[in-house]
Amino acid sequence: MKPRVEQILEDLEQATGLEHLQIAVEALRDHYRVDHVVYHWVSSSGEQYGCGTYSPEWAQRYQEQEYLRTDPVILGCFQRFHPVDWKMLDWTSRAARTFQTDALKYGVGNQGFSVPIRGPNGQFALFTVNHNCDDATWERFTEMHRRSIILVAHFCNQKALEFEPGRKPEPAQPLSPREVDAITLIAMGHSRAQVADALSISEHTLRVYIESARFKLGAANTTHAVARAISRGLIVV
Amino acid sequence: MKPRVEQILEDLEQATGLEHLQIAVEALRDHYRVDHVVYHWVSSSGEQYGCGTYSPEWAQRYQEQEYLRTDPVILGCFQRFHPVDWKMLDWTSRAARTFQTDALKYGVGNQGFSVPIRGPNGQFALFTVNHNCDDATWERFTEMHRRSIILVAHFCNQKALEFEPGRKPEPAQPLSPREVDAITLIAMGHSRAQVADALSISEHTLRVYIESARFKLGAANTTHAVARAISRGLIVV
DNA sequence: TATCAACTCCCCCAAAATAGCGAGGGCAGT
DNA sequence: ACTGCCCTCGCTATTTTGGGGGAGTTGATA
Repeated sequence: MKPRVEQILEDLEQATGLEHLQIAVEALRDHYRVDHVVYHWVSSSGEQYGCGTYSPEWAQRYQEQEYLRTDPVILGCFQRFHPVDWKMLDWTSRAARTFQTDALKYGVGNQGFSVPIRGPNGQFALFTVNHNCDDATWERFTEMHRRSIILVAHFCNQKALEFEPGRKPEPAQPLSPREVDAITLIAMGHSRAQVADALSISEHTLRVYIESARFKLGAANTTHAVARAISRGLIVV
Repeated sequence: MKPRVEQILEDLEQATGLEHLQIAVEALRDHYRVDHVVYHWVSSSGEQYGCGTYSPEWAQRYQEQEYLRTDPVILGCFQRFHPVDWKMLDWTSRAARTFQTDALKYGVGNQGFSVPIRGPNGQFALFTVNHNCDDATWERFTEMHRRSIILVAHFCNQKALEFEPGRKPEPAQPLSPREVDAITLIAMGHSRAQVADALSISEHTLRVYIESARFKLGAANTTHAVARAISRGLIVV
């Protein structure tokens, strides 16, 4: 007999639309016997998509309160490579705690395990399994299912991207080497004069690079360009 | 009886140094019965680390020729989310084909399957299984082992990072909610006037936030502060 | 050979950001 | 009650950026 997860993955393999992802997360919730399973995707351009078993009220609340910018799970996973237990995250800030109490009120469990997944242009997805139980129970659960959750996370992400229409808008126009140099040094806090000096070019030439990078990145100003370049992984600071 | 991969993963779990990674890739090669298994890591600052079963001659050649900038596997995976069969890559450019013929001469197989893995600050790792066989055989192989390879790739990466010295995450001093708002909107490309308007505060108050954020982040100017805030995952753009 | 992308340099001027002084009220922890 | 942090507001002068022109050299690719 085939394990349940295998079956879910195979069904997902056949999926033809985002609605199947919703079916999959629900099936996964039942399989893992947890309160919630959620897939959440954020592109560098700000678009996002989520599907999961949280109540519509919580989803709406999340949107309204712009919890995306507060949520310690998002912020914490954003800095990590690897799957993380929610207990490992930083819940000490005030914003985090108000978020936490609010979440609990809306039926979000106290335990969670989230898998961050990153794409080539700063796309960022999060696959979360959430439950309400004590630490020991959760420890046993994660120990047992961690590996399958990681796999499932990647499959969900793969499928979500296949169906996502916003996949082609700007096919990651790369920056030229000089543009990368310029934007990188600017991002490190130097002024145009300093950067021009460091690169041994005239300040005007430097400006041309910054402008062309800004154009390629669809940025309104230098700061915006730096933000986008970092988000998309085009430069490293 | 435990599957071989499980055993390898468990051994890797106990690993205490990079040498265990080398042992693991060799064990994986034997398990999968393929010609090569390679793990390769590139940081944004240009450092890189690799371990695998390619011949030392090929590794040296790769370095000397700076194939990192030519290798269609690297270039292709850099733009993708998901594991990819080498056949899916673009081998049409002249540089790619010279690379290919050169690789074959050094014992690299014609078939390959690579898993890209990305980190929060532009870190990029590649886990590759390589073999010499016909398309049908390879098709069957990837079909059978794809999932376990993905898992193994992530475990190898996790371990590699644990042993990597340059991994001290700065104790990011958190920003206040208003500072987060301010820096976020600035990072989105708005001018101070626009942001002040959006937050319904005077432009001067906004400036205070930006300055205090800049101070907390140890940034020389606004752009630098935005760059740091994004790199440290304090804001989401 | 033609074309295109990248790289380099120059002018001027308006707009925006930064630096330097301030000030006061609210809220939480000690 | 005190201390520290967060939020809010004002002014002036200087520095830095941004937008508008234009022009010439490479090197790779078609």
